[in-house]
Amino acid sequence: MTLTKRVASDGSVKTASLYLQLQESLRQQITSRQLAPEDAIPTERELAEAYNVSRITVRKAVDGLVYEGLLTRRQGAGTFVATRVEKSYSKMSSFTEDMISRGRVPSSKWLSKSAGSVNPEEAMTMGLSPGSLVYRFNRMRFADGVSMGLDYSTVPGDCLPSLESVNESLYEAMEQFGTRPIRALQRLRAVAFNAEQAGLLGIPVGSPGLLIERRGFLADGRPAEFTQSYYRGDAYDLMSELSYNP
Amino acid sequence: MTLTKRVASDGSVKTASLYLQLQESLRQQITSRQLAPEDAIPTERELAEAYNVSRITVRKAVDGLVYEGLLTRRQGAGTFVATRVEKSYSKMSSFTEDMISRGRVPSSKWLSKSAGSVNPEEAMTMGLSPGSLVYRFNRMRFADGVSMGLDYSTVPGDCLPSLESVNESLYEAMEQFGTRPIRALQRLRAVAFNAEQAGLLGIPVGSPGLLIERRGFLADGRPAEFTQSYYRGDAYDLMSELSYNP
DNA sequence: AACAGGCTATTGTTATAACAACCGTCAGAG
DNA sequence: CTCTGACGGTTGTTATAACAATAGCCTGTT
Repeated sequence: MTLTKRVASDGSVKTASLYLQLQESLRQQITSRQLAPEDAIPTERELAEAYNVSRITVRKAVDGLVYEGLLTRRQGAGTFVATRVEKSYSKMSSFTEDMISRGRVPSSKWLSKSAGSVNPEEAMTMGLSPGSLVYRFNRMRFADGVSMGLDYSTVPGDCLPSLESVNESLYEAMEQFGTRPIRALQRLRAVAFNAEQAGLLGIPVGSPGLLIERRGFLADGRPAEFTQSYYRGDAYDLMSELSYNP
Repeated sequence: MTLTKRVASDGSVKTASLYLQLQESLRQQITSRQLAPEDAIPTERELAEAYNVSRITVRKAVDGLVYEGLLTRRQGAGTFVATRVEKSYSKMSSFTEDMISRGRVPSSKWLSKSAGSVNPEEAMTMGLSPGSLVYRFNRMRFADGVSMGLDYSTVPGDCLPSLESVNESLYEAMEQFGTRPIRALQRLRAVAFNAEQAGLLGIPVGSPGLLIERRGFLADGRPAEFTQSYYRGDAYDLMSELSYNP
């Protein structure tokens, strides 16, 4: 198996560096589960021979995957596929996008769609005038057919053409209307599911849930969304990466 | 100016690698503002000559600082001190730092400190060999005198000089020892407090809690910390900012 | 005065090499 | 049967080296 090193005569098309190609090859093997969590990957010497590169090139490629959290190294023992890795939490995605990136099959069920006037809490949170038109969307979320949570979204009336413009996905409709939020503030805390919610989700009343309140904004700073998502504590978790800046 | 390479006869005290010493020297110059934001640092060749090491050693040291966000490189132009990074949720801070930034008065109570052998789950999570020495620190957290949560931390034995080196703050002790994690993967989910935990916190059994599992890493990728923090759902929340990258 | 090209200096990539430090396994001794 | 030590294999560190790719500055020409 060889990596390629090809530059077009006019220089307009370039092949990635050897170490980047090797990195991508390994990444594919990890994400497609050819290499399972906790498996040892081939040794540096074996990879160097297999791909016909030097050990230093292999190390540079593996360095990158270690940094991404996909691999973990132990001096003297080997290099192993890291246990479960999820996408970075700070990427702003919809439930659907989130589940797909986790290799799950997402689906949703509309609980209700309605138009009405903003309530005082929403008005404060979203910076709207009292009496403003808002659309409300309540959904139940599933992954692989199993209930995951409940979403209650409120969108200002001027961010959607109509209630009917939203079919499968709120973010898709907003994307088409040019009002998909590009920035959000999010607040997370643990809550207990009440009787109504627990009934919908098929879990005991009082079960722990993760409440994620999201306030989405347009590029010009206008609020475009307020969503409260309640996720089952036993079925949903968030991954994130932090860094220390002294 | 030379870096030292010194090993005690009994092997118990080791000098850091050349690249780590150079890294620390540069880090000090940056954080003490001897090198100001947007300044170019000496070239790789100049640093190699000044510290009497090879260019590859310089590159490895600078790699780490680039990764930490302290330096930024531009091919053909040079290496520059990065401008300050905005504070956000993704900033990796201790409970104390977090509370202070929220205008609260933090305090902690040690529940236990102990040394022992890593258990199988910790071994896998932290990439340690079975039987490795680890230090465990269990704490209860307060803000303004009110219980907020419980922390259970495990640190590899080689990341601290001793159990007694930790007084008020684990991160402070690690900072002094040069092993404070600079990057972390974090996983959040909602759980119910069990009887023991609820008793400690003075809340009803089964109350919802936010579990934050944090795996901290050193610049060279070695795991340095595994912490499970349980925060009361009614007293603690996390804020974050997301962005949408199409 | 502006633009283009050349040259020098910088970082990026890739190679070979040697040795240190750590890990795991196996064999031998008690 | 258990423990210890040796050995082979792994990753980590450091070095020298050559060339590619990018950036910036300076000089010459228009």
